[in-house]
Amino acid sequence: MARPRTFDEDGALDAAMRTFWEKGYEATSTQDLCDATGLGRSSIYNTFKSKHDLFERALSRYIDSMTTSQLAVMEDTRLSAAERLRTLFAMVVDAETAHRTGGRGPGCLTVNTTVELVARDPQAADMLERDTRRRLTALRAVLEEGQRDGSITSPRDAGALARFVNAAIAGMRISSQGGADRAALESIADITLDALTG
Amino acid sequence: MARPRTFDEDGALDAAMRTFWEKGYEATSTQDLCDATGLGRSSIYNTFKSKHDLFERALSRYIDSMTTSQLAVMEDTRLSAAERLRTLFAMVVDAETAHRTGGRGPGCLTVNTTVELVARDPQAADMLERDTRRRLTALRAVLEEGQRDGSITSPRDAGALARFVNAAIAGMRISSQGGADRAALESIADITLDALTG
DNA sequence: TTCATTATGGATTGATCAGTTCAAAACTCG
DNA sequence: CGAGTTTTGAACTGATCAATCCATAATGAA
Repeated sequence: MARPRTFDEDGALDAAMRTFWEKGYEATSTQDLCDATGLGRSSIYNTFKSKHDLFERALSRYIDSMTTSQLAVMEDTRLSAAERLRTLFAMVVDAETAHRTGGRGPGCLTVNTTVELVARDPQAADMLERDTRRRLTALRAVLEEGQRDGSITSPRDAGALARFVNAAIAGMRISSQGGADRAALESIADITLDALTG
Repeated sequence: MARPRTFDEDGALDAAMRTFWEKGYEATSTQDLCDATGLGRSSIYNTFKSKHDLFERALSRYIDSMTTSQLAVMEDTRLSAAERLRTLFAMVVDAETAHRTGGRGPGCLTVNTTVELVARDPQAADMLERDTRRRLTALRAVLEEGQRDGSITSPRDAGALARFVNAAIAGMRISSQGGADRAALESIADITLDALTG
């Protein structure tokens, strides 16, 4: 019936996501998005309503893939609660040290967007808030389970421990952007676990 | 010899700092800076070489005032090491909850700049790196002292503990921007101290 | 007062911004 | 093949960006 697309929408979304991730929303121009995706402006604006719409979809994709893989670990019943958290931290350390070109990496798009946009972009704030709730809920469940099975010895409220773990992960990501190397991140993770098991 | 200035340079710097703090570097236009300082473009460009130069001076001012007041606490010999850290965390909680208008606050300019600019602004990266070193050095000294006086019971390397505390503070600031309230931040601080004293 | 010097406001620069328009190209279906 | 529909590339739009220019105002020193 009509001319078909010659590009993969998900591929374009991935390329856009990486660009927003590396440069941030404001610093990414539509030309940058054309370059990164290999598409012309018409194709981008024909497929996505606007730069902001494209950003929302890229952020959604990032959040989905990130949180999905993290929740999978949290719900892995083969491991004790403490082991799951250890695995979660290892994933964070790996992610932070993997994406590095040269000295530093781009950190985490969720954290970056919280800093850059949460105060003046209601849609982004909403997505981030929903994701935070989801992550905190899963963390709390794991921590409660750990308190029952004895692998988490801290008597603190599991909800408070969940917020602590979530903050620790964000702190590791900021530290990574600030130049901390793998060993430094690993020791931060170890000490974070001390608070739960020590 | 010549016409004198009718404005206070430090006041202008403060106003610019607040604007960069709230909106970030990229999202702050030179017009925003004129509005915030009450100055005309000519006065700004006559006093500061460029938007970037003004930003550097604003960031330097922020770092100076922030780190100076924090180091003062760290070196307060009237308090035990653990008490100093408790005070430090209280300062962070207060700062995060004080600057709030409505729901969220602007976080911390140091963390915000790390996220936004450290990857592509060598001068900013340099200032932040220097500040991080200074803060880590002071933290390590406090933690070593605590290990000697017994108020810090963790046997971990003091340098690693310093990086952990630094990451925890950054994590609290991100959590605050993400919507965490005062009680949540306080409990994160408490649990962070568990890792050092538990 | 007069001269030298700096501060200031407003107009202006060229570049870049996000987004639109339009004609030509490319495809499907009849 | 040809009608109908969508994609695509390139030119283009008005707005805004950081930064400059210039004429005028305001000051201190002589």
